[in-house]
Parts: sequence; structure tokens; C-alpha cells
Amino acid sequence: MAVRMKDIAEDLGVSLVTVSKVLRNKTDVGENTRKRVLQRVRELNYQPNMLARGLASGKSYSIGLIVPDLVHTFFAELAKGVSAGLRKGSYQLILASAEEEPELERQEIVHLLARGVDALLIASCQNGKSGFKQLLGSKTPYILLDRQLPKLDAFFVGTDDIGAGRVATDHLIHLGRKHIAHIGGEQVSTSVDRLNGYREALTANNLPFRKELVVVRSRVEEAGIQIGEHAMSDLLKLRRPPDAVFCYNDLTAVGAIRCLLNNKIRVPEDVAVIGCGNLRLSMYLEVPLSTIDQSPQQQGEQAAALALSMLSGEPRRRAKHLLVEPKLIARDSTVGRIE
Amino acid sequence: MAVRMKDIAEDLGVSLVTVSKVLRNKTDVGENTRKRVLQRVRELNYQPNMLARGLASGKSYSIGLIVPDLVHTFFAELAKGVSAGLRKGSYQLILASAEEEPELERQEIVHLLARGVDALLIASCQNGKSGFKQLLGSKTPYILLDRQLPKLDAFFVGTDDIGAGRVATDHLIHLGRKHIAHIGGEQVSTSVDRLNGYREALTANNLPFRKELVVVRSRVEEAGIQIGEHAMSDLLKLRRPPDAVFCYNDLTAVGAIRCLLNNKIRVPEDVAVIGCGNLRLSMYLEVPLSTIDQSPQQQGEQAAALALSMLSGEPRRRAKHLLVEPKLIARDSTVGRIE
DNA sequence: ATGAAAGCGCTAACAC
DNA sequence: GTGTTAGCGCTTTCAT
Repeated sequence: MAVRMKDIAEDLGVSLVTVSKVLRNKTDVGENTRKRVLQRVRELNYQPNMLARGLASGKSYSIGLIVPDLVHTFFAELAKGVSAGLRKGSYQLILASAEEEPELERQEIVHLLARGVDALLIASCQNGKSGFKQLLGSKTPYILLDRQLPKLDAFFVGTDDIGAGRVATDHLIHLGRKHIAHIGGEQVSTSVDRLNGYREALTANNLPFRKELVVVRSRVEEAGIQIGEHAMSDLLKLRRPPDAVFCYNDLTAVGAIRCLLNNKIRVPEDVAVIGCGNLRLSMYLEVPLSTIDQSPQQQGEQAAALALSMLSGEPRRRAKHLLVEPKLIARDSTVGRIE
Repeated sequence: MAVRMKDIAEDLGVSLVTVSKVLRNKTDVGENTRKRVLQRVRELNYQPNMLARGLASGKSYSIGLIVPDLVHTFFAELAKGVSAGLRKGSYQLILASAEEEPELERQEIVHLLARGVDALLIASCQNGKSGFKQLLGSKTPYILLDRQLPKLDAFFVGTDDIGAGRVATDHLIHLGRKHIAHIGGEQVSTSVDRLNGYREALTANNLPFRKELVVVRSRVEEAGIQIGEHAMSDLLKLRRPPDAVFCYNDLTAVGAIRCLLNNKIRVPEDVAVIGCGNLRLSMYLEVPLSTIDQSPQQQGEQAAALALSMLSGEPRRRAKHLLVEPKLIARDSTVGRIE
């Protein structure tokens, strides 16, 4: 095995405890002893065994993050933000992906708890009923990310999804569109909230809410493009098709646009389309996509900061819900090409 | 704290050791006792404390994966594959991102070793000199992913990058292009190999290798689009500009195409462009992008399988280098629109 | 088939 | 300031 505290202690003729104290910056150590220990630590390139430290202290200095799917750049960026945020507090991130499967998510929660993470950040893919709460019967604090869970009054960091829906829809309305559709998801809070924002915007602008203009599909996260394409083709079958569409995410929007173009319908002249998420490539698509930016990285950093503050036992003046403001990014798919 | 083996043992009036044996599927336990233990384990929803187990046994049943940047979907998919592969062997993945910074990568290696991972998978961003080898003086086995390191005869799973360069360039040649450029990266093996493949293809087809047609830039992974754009504009300044370009990756290709279109140059009629990586959105770009698919997920699964086989002490008949075959995906940016 | 003893590398009291 | 004594929850030997 690697070098242990005991080795250093013996080398220096001090006790193991003294070494331990130096390594944890305890003050009750002589200045000289401290120097010698640190010196030797560097010489031997000593690294404390975190398993042992964790077992003995009950703290692992690691934080678990579970996301529904790493391949979504939103979550990848979220993870990046969390990782960066934790690094500042010299905590480590242990990252797990649930592959959009609630059961896998439960398992990952159990695993991470068994590994002794000090806190858990979860962008959950639980579908409502959830056996979620009991899993967290443990004393480990946790924070929900991105998606809220019904009936669970937990700490939360995410987008203001109602705001996102409102901003997107407002944008379409201000462009003069009157017959605005929504292609959205099911169940998860992000879907529900964006739909609500859409509704709010319509109402605030005295436009009627027509349920035939709302197409809701499940699994919109995974198969966005196909779903968007299909949903749009349904909308085109309406007696009076929409002149604008607010899509749940960018992939759905890509699918919708594809469907429109295939049908020789111009974007945005005939139908304006806006997505949500601001994928890196959105700008370079066949029709550069208008969208809502959610600052995922910033969300991650905020979540990390919140977690660290909870762990430091700092009296929380922090709010339980941190909502990041959505930002409109207007591109060709709504405002047309600016020549 | 949570429920421990001791609790179960006391409940059942057996010894802690017996419980331990049952949980690790040891055979020297009475069938009846085993049943009772398992029963109680389920009732209490017992989960072994992995820190303790790891400390006592020297194995953590976890494997570390370090990638240069999670936001690259290539690495996200790689991670997904690894995760899936490990799950089969009931190992857990601990994922870390080095943010393309060699120093951070070194730290992550140290951290993961300190956490007791049983093996390390590294898609390294070391820039050559590396203090890499010594870090791995530990007995922990490791596998390099995606990028090879000079002078390091390690296990490796990755793309056949020479093949990728050859396939891409061959494709352009067979399209009748004679003056083929390459926009590539620096230092890392993937860049070097793809360039070599490009060269090989030229030679094999009796085309001259012209160094003015090769533009090499650093940080091509992070700022692909801008780099591609800029590199392409340099190529356009040549006395005789290229009629085709093989780009290091899809983002570089996106940038190159953008530059071409901005200059009213048609793709692919005037200049054909091919990338590498097959990003999910490549198909939906302004000009659907021809590219080389690298099956990142499959690579991840293979890496996981290799790691597991190494840990199981299975006599390795496995090769030290596993190269995944690159696949050509021809789209509009080279073959034009098929009406 | 079962269990007692020792110990993994560290931290947390509490002495001195 | 420094060291001693007990564990943390588990696995490992080795008796029985």
C-alpha cells in the first residue's frame, strides 16, 4: 500500500496523532513539529486515505450528483458548474447518471449514500409516485436540481421555468403572432412550469388558450428531435395551424423546424419557432434557433455553493429555492435573417 | 447512522462474521442461516458501508474515469458506455472532469487513488512531458482512453485515428477532389494520428502532400468553431485554395463551413467539408455535415469490460490496444443534397 | 458451519 | 503541545 500517517510519525519520532493534527490544520501543534511533518509529507508525497478518514470521521468530503442523462449538454454543463463550485471548497464530486430510469436513479442514490457522500444533488427523473422520500430518510442533506418533485419541500436550484415559458411566449406574441402552439413534455416540473408560463403569457396578452394547440409527449428529453417532428406534423393537420410554436427544448424545436421545412413551410415567415436550452450548436442550425438560455453552469455553481454552506453548518439565510433567470436568445427562427 | 452488520447479527443471534459471509456469498454458511440473514437484510434495507468495506478489504468496487471535458458529447457518451459496462459487473463509476487542464487532471488522479478506486480510466489531456507515469506508481491498474500518451506503453481503448483520417480523406479523394486541406490539432495523439491518416491517404492515391494545406491549431477541442472559422479563412488566402477540407472534429468543420458560406463559397460544390465525431446535431446543421463516427459509447463499454477483466485477474488474452473502427457518415457537406 | 480476534488507516475524545 | 486509548464498520485469518 501507499505511505501512511504511521510511517511519517515513525520517521519523525512523533505520534501518529500529531501528524493527523497537522494534516487537518489543528492549532495545538508546535510550529516546529508542524514544519517537520509537512516537510516529510511532501517528501513522501503522502495522501491521506479517504476511506479511512471517512470511516473514522463520518465525513467523506465528497458530494454526489445524480443527473438523468450526461449526454444532454444541459446536465453536462450543470455538472461542470457543480464540480467547479465544489473545488473551491475542496470537496470532490462523485457523478452518476440515471439514464432517465427512475429505478436506476434509486440505486444510484443508495450507492452514493453507501459511499458516504456528505450531501446529494439530484436532478431527478422520478415519475411522480417515487419511493424517493424514504430513501432520503438518511441524515444526508440533499438538494434537488432542475426538476422539482411534487410534495417534496426540498432545497431546490433550477431555472425559473414558468418565467422561461412566459419569456418565450411573450417574444412570439410581440412578434405579432396570434396563434401560438406549444410542444411540451409530461409530468416533470420543467414541462408543467413551461406550459404554465406559456399560458400565463397568453392570458396576460388577452389571447385565448386553445388546448388543441398544445401537444404533450412523454420522453421528450431523450427523443426530442423525432418527437418535435411528429408533434409538429400533428399541429399542421389542424384546421387552423399555428403561426408560431414554443417548444419544450431545442431538440424538439429542431424536429419541429425540420417538419416545417419538409412541408415547404417557411421559418419564421409562416411559422416562428423558439426552443429552450440554448444548445451550443443552436446558432449553426439550418435555421439558427431562437431559444431560452438557462445558464446551467451557473446553476451548478450555485447548487455547489448551497451544498457547501449547508455542510458548513452556516446558519442558513439562504432561500430554499434558487431560481436562475431565463434569458431570451432571439435568432432567425423567430426574427428572421438580419441581412 | 444507518443499520450495520452488527445490528443484523444481534437481531438474529448469530455472529457478525456470519452475516458478512452471507453478504459476500461465501459458501460456508448454513442454508437456513443464510436465508434468515438475507431476510433481515431486506427488512432493514441494509446497505453495506462501502468505506468500511473498502478499508478492510483493500477493494472499493469502484472505478475512476477522468475525462478532459464532459461538455464534449464524445466524452459524455464514453462515460455513459463505461457506466453501463461497469454496472454489469456491479462496479460503480466515479467520474471526474479535468477541464482540459493537465494540472487538474493530476489532482483528480491523486484524489481518485486516495478514494481507493480499483482501477483508473483516463482520457488524458497531458501535454506530453507529463508527470503522469510516477503518479501511477501505485499498484492501481489503469487504461488510457481516446488519447495515447507518448512513451507510455499502457492499455489503451480508442478510435483508430489513423484509420479515421484515412477514411475521411479517401472519401474526399473519391469525390474527385485533388487539393485537400486539413485543419487539425496539436500534440495529442488523436490529432497526430488523424493527420497521419490524411497523409497516408494522399500518398496512397498519388496526391502530393502540401504543407501549406495543413493548418494546425492548439485548443482545438475547446474552441472548435472559432478555430475552424479562422483556420478556413487562412486557407482561403492561399494562392490556390483547397477544394476540400478534412477537419479534426465536427465543431472545427462547423466553423470552416461558416467561414465558407460567409465568403459566398458553396459547400460542397466549391469546397467539400468533412468533420469527425458525428455530433448528434451534425445532421441538422445549415449544411448537414459529413463526418466520421467513432462509437464512443461502444468504446466506453469496451474499456469497462477490459478493466473488469483485468481486476478479475483473468489471464489476459486481451490485446493491449483496442481500436474501434471509424465509420464514414456521408452527408450534404461532401456529397451534396440528394433531391 | 460458525465465530473470536486482529486489524485496515484514520479521527475523536481525553489525558498528560 | 503531545500522546494515549478507543473506536468507525467492515474483512481476514484461523480456531472450533
